[in-house]
Amino acid sequence: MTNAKNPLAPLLANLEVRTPLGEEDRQAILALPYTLKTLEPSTYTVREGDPPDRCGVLVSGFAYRQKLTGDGDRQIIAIHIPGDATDFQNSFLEVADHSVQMLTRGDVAFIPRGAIQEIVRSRAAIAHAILIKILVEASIFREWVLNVGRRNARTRMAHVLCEFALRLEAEGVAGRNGYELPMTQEQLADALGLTPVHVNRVLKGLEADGLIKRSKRNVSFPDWERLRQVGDFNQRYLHLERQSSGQEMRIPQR
Amino acid sequence: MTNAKNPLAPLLANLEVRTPLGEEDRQAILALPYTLKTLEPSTYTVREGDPPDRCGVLVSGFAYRQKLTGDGDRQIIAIHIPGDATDFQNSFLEVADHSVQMLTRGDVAFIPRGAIQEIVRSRAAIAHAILIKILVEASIFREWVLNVGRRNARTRMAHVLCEFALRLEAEGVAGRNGYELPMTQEQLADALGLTPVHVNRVLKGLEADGLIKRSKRNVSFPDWERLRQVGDFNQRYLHLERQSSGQEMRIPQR
DNA sequence: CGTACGTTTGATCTTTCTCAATAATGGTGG
DNA sequence: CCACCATTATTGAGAAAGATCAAACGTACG
Repeated sequence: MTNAKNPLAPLLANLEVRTPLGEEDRQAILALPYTLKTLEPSTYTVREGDPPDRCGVLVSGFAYRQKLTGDGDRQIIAIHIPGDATDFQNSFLEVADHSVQMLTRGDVAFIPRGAIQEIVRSRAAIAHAILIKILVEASIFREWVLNVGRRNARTRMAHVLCEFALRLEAEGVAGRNGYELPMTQEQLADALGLTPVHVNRVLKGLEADGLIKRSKRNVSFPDWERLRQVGDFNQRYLHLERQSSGQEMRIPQR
Repeated sequence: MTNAKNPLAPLLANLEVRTPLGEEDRQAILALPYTLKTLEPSTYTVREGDPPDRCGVLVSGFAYRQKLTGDGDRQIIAIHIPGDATDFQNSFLEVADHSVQMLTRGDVAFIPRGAIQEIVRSRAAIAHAILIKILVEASIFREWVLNVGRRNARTRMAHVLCEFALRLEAEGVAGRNGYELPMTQEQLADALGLTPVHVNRVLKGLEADGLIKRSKRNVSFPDWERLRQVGDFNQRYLHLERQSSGQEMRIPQR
């Protein structure tokens, strides 16, 4: 594998979590043009209102999507982990409707918008893989609407902790034992629609009940199953099973 | 226009709001196979957990997406208006991660999953139009996360009232003067992450302040601009401007 | 004209927010 | 390595938005 160091390898791995690709398609992805940049925390990848001309791919590090209310209150809409592309939407829409910022320091490969459009046009399997990625992201948004709209603070928190665990696991970065969570309690609050003070209390509560352990930014889960229950977490919305290529017949159900 | 009565005409109009199509593509859409059914309120179009095999198109009537918590609390994730397709996601994912139900009585044209996949494969412009639709829907989900996560009850309510107005207007069904809102206060509550009681109070508050007028299910807006402000509403996320085809060069910005 | 569903209202309770202060922690320059 | 500064985390006390409970009131329609 001469590709081990290709900065786009994480993107390829990311897409192949759900939609395995053929060798030609894999090479096509790894051959995409890009500009690599190391970005500091809170640097913008996309800014709301900008006409987007490129798509960022997280080679390393974490990022988040956010929107602001008129009063300046922030809501974090999604967290992105290494391998995620942050701007597929922006490769097809005319204006960014929200911003993406780095959560940690990290390397981002910027692929020109035109190159994304071109590969989608010329390679059906890749178009399909990207579409699936977009649809799964939308599914996560839906779950977040539910999470923020209908669950209490403790459940909400447990739920996102579970979500991150499974997403990191799928990416092979970490797992449901625990991981390094690179978010401040304030950021967590903005992701959950809570205040930092309350996030702190909820975290302490979960810890007191033996559902999580914390040291610095590291969280671990002594009893995954119980956490899953407390978080009302069902992984279906992550669509982690392999998706059919869309070319093949579905097996008739009975 | 011999197509005036084609049940798929609303779908075509819906897609062409953002992505005008050529004559061949238009005919291809109108020629899609479908089964037409009249559904009563609360009938399911898709059910969470089902392996989806078709895509519903609202010919007339309204529908909503919903998810439930483990406790049975409901969150409405989106409202769909005539012309909307309710299941593009399901044409590409293996399992429905949420349910769609009729809000009102209405006619739904069910298009087989395979036909959607086929038209997307064979007609680039249609694939593009559907992709844009999917992306705009995702954008609306993001706005809802913000709405439910960071805005107070009154602002939340005003915001969705504005959103519906503009979406109905784009579809040519109604406008920002007012419209028939076919939702009970309980459904509104489930869409906003509130209780029905509080929704009632918020509505009365908005009415008392002259921001809305109500009679039965009809709402009208005596002062759109003020409602817009109260609702912290900025239509950018609806992406109502025409989208470029993705084939053409973007005009350089300055 | 009675039943079911939706709306409205009042009274009270809870979760979460706000405000304010104190304690850790991490990184920096010397 | 140490003192210092800026974040971030933690804690307490009081306030508020919205939830809950309970009941009455409308209205559509069979």
